[in-house]
Amino acid sequence: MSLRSSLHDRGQRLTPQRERMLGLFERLGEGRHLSAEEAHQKLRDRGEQVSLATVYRTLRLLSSMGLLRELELAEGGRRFELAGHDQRLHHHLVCVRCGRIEEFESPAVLDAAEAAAHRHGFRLLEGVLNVRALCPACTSDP
Amino acid sequence: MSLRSSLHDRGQRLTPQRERMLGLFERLGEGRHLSAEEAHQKLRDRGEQVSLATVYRTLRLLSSMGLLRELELAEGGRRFELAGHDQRLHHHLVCVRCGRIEEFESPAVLDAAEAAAHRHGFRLLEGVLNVRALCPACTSDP
DNA sequence: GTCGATGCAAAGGCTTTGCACAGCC
DNA sequence: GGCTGTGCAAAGCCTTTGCATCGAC
Repeated sequence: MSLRSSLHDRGQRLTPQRERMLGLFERLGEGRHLSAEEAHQKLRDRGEQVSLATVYRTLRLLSSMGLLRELELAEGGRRFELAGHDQRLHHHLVCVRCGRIEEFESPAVLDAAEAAAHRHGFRLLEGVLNVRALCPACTSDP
Repeated sequence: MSLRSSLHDRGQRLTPQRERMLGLFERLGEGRHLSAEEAHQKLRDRGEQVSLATVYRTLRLLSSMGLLRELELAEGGRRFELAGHDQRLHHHLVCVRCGRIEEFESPAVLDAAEAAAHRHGFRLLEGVLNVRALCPACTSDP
């Protein structure tokens, strides 16, 4: 289930740009969250040319393929992370002030959210919650 | 603790526009969530003139005063709701497909989130979580 | 009368899109 | 070689801002 075959199944092509994009996230590992602009810059830093428009297009493509996951935060724009193959459940503590994102696992949060969703007939997506908070640095800072 | 005195404490003035904005949300009650554009349109429907720029400025002002609360969702742009005086804790099930928002209360979710935040030194904000999900209608729909 | 608030229009981010060319299969 | 993908620049959305005027206090 390589990138090439995944693309092929959808009638789409493997291009250097797509490889570079996915490679970027894989190199960073699972705990990192990048905006389109940051991804573009990081590729550029490595001398890998991908236009910003293509970065946007590819982020969307890889997300729709389930290889990346989009964090739905209003603060600091959209961010993307590698969608771990093991589907390990994790949540995000998002500092609304500096944008720092810390991951945590908490079956209790998920269970509670799932129960609530079920009561209302909703179906939970992907089990990733974003919890708005202030990080230690921003808490102490005025 | 009227709007007038709250504003006065901050050295700011009570204007018809600000009264209209807060009045709009109070009339709708606590379970409603409006975008800037929607708020502008609803005022317009009542013949209450407030420019869109002022709608944006006032939404920000009332939020900073704690009278409104901003929902931090990426989908469908920013939305605002009345911040209940009783500070009753509630969370949102947000349908990522149609934008429908359902409220629910769940001390368990909050407790679990709070515990996780504490472990990481974060301070939870306002205790409102937004849970991304699919509503019943969008679940059954292809 | 003063100083903050409003309205308008212009400017600003971020993201998407149209089009011609490039390059994967 | 056909047809998808890319790059570029332009267009789009949503939101903020500069500036002259208005009006709350």
